[in-house]
Amino acid sequence: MSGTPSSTSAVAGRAGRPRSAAADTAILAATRAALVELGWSRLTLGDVATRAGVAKTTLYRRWPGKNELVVDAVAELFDELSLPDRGSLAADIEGVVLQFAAILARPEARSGLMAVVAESTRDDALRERIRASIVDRQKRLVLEGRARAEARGELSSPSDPTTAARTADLIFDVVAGAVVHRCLVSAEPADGEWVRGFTRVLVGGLAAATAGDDGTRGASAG
Amino acid sequence: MSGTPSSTSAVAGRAGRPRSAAADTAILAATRAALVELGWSRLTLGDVATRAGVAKTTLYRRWPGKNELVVDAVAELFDELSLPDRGSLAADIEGVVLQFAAILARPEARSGLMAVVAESTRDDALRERIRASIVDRQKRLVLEGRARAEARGELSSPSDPTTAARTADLIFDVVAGAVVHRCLVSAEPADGEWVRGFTRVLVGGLAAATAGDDGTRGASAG
Amino acid sequence: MSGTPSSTSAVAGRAGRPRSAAADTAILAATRAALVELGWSRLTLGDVATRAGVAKTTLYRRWPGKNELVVDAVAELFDELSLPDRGSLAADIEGVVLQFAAILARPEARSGLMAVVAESTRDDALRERIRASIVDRQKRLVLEGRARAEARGELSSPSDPTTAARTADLIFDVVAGAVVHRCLVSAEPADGEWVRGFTRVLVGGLAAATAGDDGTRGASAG
Amino acid sequence: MSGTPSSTSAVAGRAGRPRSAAADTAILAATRAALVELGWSRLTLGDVATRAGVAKTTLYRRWPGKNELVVDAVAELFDELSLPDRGSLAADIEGVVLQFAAILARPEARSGLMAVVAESTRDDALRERIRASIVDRQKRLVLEGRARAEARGELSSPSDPTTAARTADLIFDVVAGAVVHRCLVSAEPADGEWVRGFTRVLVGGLAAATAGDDGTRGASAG
DNA sequence: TATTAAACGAGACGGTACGTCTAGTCTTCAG
DNA sequence: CTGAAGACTAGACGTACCGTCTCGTTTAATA
Repeated sequence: MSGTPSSTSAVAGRAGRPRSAAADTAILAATRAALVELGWSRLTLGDVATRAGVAKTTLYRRWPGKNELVVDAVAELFDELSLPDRGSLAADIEGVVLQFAAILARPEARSGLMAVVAESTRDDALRERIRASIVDRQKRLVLEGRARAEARGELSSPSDPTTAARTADLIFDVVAGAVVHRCLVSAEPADGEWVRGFTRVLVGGLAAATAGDDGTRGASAG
Repeated sequence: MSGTPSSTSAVAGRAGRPRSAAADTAILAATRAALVELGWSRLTLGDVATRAGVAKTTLYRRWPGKNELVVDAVAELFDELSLPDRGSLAADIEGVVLQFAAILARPEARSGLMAVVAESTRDDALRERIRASIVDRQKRLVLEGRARAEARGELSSPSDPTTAARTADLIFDVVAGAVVHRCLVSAEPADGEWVRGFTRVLVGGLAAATAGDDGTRGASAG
Repeated sequence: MSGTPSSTSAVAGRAGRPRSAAADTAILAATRAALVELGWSRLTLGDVATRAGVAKTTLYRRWPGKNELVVDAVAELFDELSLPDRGSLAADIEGVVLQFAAILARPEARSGLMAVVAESTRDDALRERIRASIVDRQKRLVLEGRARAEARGELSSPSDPTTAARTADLIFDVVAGAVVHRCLVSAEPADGEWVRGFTRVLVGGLAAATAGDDGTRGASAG
Repeated sequence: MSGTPSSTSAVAGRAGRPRSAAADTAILAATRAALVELGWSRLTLGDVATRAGVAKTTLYRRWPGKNELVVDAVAELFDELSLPDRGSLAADIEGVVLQFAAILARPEARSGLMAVVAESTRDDALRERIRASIVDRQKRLVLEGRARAEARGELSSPSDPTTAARTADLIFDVVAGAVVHRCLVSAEPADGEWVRGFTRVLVGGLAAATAGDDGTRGASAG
């Protein structure tokens, strides 16, 4: 689970009172509740501990600080993303984009996600935690979607694995980046109309790029 | 100028000592220096004031808080973006995306930009300030690029103004979002190779979407 | 007048706009009003200036600081003390003590007086200002009272001037000190009963001390 | 002890870390040191905390503000007053007055005492604190001195308790007031000569007043 | 009458201290 | 040893005044 805080002394724990498993759950839930009410910058660990009915020491024993706690609290939100088969690549993309936008409409995600990304620009360990808990975890959706499109014959198999990986990363950057920008920066709703327009550009671009895999870039745009 | 902090009583200012213009410049420069050294979360206004050789009150007289100050300090960074004519739409896009990526590689932009976006999710006034100082300000690049592409005959003129505006917003979301996600979340370099791949998808997608302007979505992606 | 603030450049002033005499009056009145409302420690010179309808610079041009301003504002209060002839030394003392107590019951005196005395323990110039504006100024009451008592035959003339001066100082310390302590420290009313008791001790003590002027101290107390 | 700052939650405190007893001592000593160096008005709680090697929060947890802290710091100084038996009422009084004057010669007492008295004119709680910690605490000296004088036959027992209490208060006002006025306002030394003169007046006055207890006031002064 | 020099209001300036808040650690007692 | 409670050090917060300064504007005595 993405929310597992720290394995230190929790695994081998032989002697003494064992750690309360309920505390973890309560703390993460309290963190999300505090994010909703206060946002990231006014969220304090003392307040989270109080909401969770837990002492501050208990919290600090499990998470090194506010950033890591918020990453874990937010990561759980993205685990509910899924990719139901809607019959076509475009429809699949539209579906997952709408789900993603729905999560980003929730205040606990809005507040927390960008803040930890901002913090991660100066904290490599935090960036790794975000990548492991959120980004890489959801990249499965891209891979699954492509596999499904290939099975349908909508896309041809990539010529080599390196290109395939690069393309998957690119798609993820485009999809996640565009949706986040639409929702948080432009602050406009990522509604059906916008999602259709976006998907049309993306799917069209992928087809064009895949077709021009030989390097004659730009030709398809003429 | 994007850095003009507050117009209150500074314009009509007849009576009393006028505000020092040098202070504004020094404060914004000090803010960027502090962002480089400390990042957003460890940046303090007291420290910025000290660096700028200015009293804290002088700073608070001009900006209501850390967020607004950082927005203004970062906004100036993006004013150096330009769109030199490189001969084709794809080349123009690649050029501006590389410039954008270069700015996002600078620590004062990395630290500050995402943090204020995060804060803006709970502060409408701040979001408006970001939009006015950064987002809308740079949207000129999209409009200019499209006009140039139309002049070259690479793109057809949009059928109606509303569609044109929607498309421009979409392009901005995709470009800005993807580059930001690549640089800050994926934390991979937006180098020439990545930019070429991204541009191929975008230009191809635009062509396909423009072609299918009649609403038969997905057709061009089949 | 005790409230004349500073003679610097006000006397010889040939050229230039002369200082407003109304400002002095307004400032001292505003100071007393602020003492009543806020007390010494919360009184600020900016507020006094505002109340007086005067700029801060105007105030600082006349007084070096809060302490000196308050001394002058309070000193005026004590100028209303007088020593009407009530027929006997005891009655005269009772009269002036009651007047003194009445002034100390007014909040502008209570707040200001002890505060500047406290400050004067670390500021010799301030102590001199207090002595000149308040203490020595009111010592006239002691001298006048003794002269009257001698005229009545209640007290014998002092054997030599030095002893006379010492006794006058002692009386002033005892009277002023006791009344201040009663009113401000004990915070009990210096009403008729208390004043009668105090006067009886003082007059009795003076008679005994004068009688035993030969140095056989303690004899009269046996 | 007079220096006990706040009993809140410190007594019953079962749970949680107990308050450091050493901190109290260090803070009061640091306060006196700061009074000596800086005086009351330039004393800051931040500086006191630094001197005491303690965080500001620790200080504010124990005392509500500067006034209360100074009262407690000064109160300890007066606990060293004592009334050794010198054989006669006059000698006893001279002894304690000299001790009192010696304390008032110390800068930590000079600065602090009058300042808190000044503040107490606008703060009833502070006045009560002063009365409890300093005034009433030292009134024992008056009572003890009178008892001793009665035992010696120097004074007759008071006719009723109310009169006795009133007289004790009056003596305290006269003694404390006169010495304070001599030391702080007149700023002259309360040396042996002054003390002898003062004592002669006081003892003589007491004898006269006690003799005329029947109400024929003023008779003894004629 | 015109000049001139100081006083005036307004308010920005560099500072200092305020009293509060939060971070993250430490110390006690209870289970 | 875990956990609740809460005191601890450290330091930033945003505000309030300090006393100084820099403006543009009176205002009287001088020339």
